[in-house]
Amino acid sequence: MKTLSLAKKIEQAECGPGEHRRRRISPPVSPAALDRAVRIFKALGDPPRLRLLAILAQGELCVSEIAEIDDDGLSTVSQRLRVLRSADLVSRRRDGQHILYGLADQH
Amino acid sequence: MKTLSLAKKIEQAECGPGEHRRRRISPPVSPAALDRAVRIFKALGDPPRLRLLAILAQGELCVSEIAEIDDDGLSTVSQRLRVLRSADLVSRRRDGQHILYGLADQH
DNA sequence: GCAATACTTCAATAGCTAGTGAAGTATTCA
DNA sequence: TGAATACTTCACTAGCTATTGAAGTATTGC
Repeated sequence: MKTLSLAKKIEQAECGPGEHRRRRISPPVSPAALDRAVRIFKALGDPPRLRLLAILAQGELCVSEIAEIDDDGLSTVSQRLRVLRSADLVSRRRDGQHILYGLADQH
Repeated sequence: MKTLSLAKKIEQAECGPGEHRRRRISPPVSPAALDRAVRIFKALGDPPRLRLLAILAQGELCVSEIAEIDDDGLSTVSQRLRVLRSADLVSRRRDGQHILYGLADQH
C-alpha cells in the first residue's frame, strides 16, 4: 500500500461498500511546486509580516523606517524581512547607507 | 508616537536626513481583512494540508478515504480538515454514515 | 583609518501548532 | 434498542517559529 502512486490510491480509496464518486483527473501536484507554495503561504500567514507587505505595497522603505512605522525593533523587522525574502516576496537594494525593501513584483 | 495612524506614521517615517520616497496612497488594510487573510494563508502553509486540498480539488471524499489515501490516522485527517474548514476552504456535507469533504468553491 | 550609521546574524526562549491515542458523539442497520 | 460504523473532540507532547538583546558586518563621512 505504501508504494502506490497517489493517483492509484485516490482511485482505489473507498468507504466500505459505497460506489466511487466522480473525480476529475488532473496532473499530480509536483512536490517542488507544493513546497514553493507552502513557503509562500507560510510567509504570508503571520499578521506582522502581512501588514509589512501591505506597507511595502505603498512603496519602498528602509529597515529603520519600517521599524519606526510599526514600532518594532530593528532586529525584529530584519528577521521578518528575511522570511519574506526567502519566499521571494520582497526585493532589496542598497541605497547608500540604507537598504531599501519593496515588494518583489509579479504581484 | 504610539497613537499615530499608520498613514501618518508612514508619511513621517524617515531615515536620517534623507528625502521621502514617492509612495502611492492606498486604503489602509482593515484589521478584519488582514485577519481573514492570515487565517487562510496559515491554513495553506502546511504541506499535508495543501496536499489535502489538491486531492479534494479532484472531487469530494469522506474522511476515511482521505485517511487511506495519504496513509494517516483518522484523527489526524479530521484535525486537518477542521483547520481548513475554519478558514472556509473546504465544505462538508453528510451522506448517510459518511461525511463528504470538498473544496469550498469561489476558488 | 576610525567613528558612526544601518543593518544582519546569533543564540536563547516563550508561545504556538501538528500529530496522536483515547474517549465521546452521531448515524445507520439488524 | 443495541451494536457497528464513521467521525470528532480532548489532552498531551514534541517540534517549530517569532521575538529579542547582544554581537557582528558593511558602508559612509571625517
